[in-house]
Amino acid sequence: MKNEYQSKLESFFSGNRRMPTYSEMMKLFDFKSKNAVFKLVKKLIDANLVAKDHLGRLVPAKSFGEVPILGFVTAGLPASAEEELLNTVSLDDMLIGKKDLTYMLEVEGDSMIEAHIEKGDMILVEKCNKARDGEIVIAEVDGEYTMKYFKEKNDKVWLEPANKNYKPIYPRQSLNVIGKLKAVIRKY
Amino acid sequence: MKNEYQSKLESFFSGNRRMPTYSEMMKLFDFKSKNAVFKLVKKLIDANLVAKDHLGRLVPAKSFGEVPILGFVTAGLPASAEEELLNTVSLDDMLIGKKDLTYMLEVEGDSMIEAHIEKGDMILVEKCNKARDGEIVIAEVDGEYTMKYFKEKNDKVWLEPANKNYKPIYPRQSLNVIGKLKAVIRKY
DNA sequence: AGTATAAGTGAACGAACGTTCACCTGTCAA
DNA sequence: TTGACAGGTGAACGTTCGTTCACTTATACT
Repeated sequence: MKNEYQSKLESFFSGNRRMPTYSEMMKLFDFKSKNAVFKLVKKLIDANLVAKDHLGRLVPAKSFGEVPILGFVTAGLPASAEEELLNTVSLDDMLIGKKDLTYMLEVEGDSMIEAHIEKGDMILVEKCNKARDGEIVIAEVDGEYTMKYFKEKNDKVWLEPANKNYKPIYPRQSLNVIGKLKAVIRKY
Repeated sequence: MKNEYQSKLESFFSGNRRMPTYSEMMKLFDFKSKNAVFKLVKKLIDANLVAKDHLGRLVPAKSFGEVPILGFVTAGLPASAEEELLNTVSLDDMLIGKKDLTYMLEVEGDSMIEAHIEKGDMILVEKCNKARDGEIVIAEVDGEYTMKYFKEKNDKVWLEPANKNYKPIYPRQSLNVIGKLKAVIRKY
């Protein structure tokens, strides 16, 4: 499935943020004729490794920057054997809904540790100014910013940490939701 | 910093996986002359919102698909005010080292719960066949696949869960490391 | 009002692109 | 040996791209 040509195209694409022209592919694949490229591209298209625009321009296949999803981990890898009938995802598409409203923060402190969010984790936050009971939010309370569970009951609104060593925060004056937690990312 | 034009370009790029031609930008920006586009592009280049190849072809600025990093969360957002002097990352670049060797799995069970990896989390695994003491690995022991801490001492090799309800696994016959845990991703 | 400066129109042009054509290998089967 | 076919070469062609030129319209400042 994945051949030499596609790897070269992928690395060209990720390095240059665009597909190569036929002339560039001549160098890339070590051909001496553009027509050789032309015929090769036809095959790649048939194999769904690349595609063409409505304008006839070459564009990367959907799966270009994507990561295969192989299954569940305790269930084991599917025979580790051939990874064919699987899905792929682009991490960006998977994690980012409204791009303009999304940003990343690094977690400090351990107030959300029981939600399995620890110091050093990166979080993706989507800006918004309201939340529902039980969601994890970034909020500004009485002038300070913090990440907590958002709680709401009988018109009362407060924040709760996920750590029994900390106490709930009942806003004296103001509680402004800045954004919702959309994802946690931990690098090893 | 971020204007109408860049948003349109970004959405065109993420939709079409390439930059628009000048003719397409005419429609996109509602111009009636290619030269209007030409002048506009010049400005976008000066502002570093897009760039040009060594071949004179338009390519997206590096920050195109990227997410801004605003700081730490307990420290609060930097004045929420203007988000200028910050970094941005592409999630793919941030998380994926060796693309061909990376895949994704969904976590089942709670054997790594004390490492704050819970059921339903997605993990990024990079294939490799050895690991160092203390790293989290996907391994095959006596025919079964599992995610655990890899332990090694005095030429002995075994796996340890991050959950005191489970016991370490001492391989009867074989212990093959399949890959290392590179990242944990949890969606909300 | 007058005049710079910026921004848009419309037509033209050379260059480079993707495509096509004709031809030249190798390789494998009949 | 012959024929068919896939794969590569080299040259040619029409299209469309990015760019340029000359001109017009809007905005702002004196």
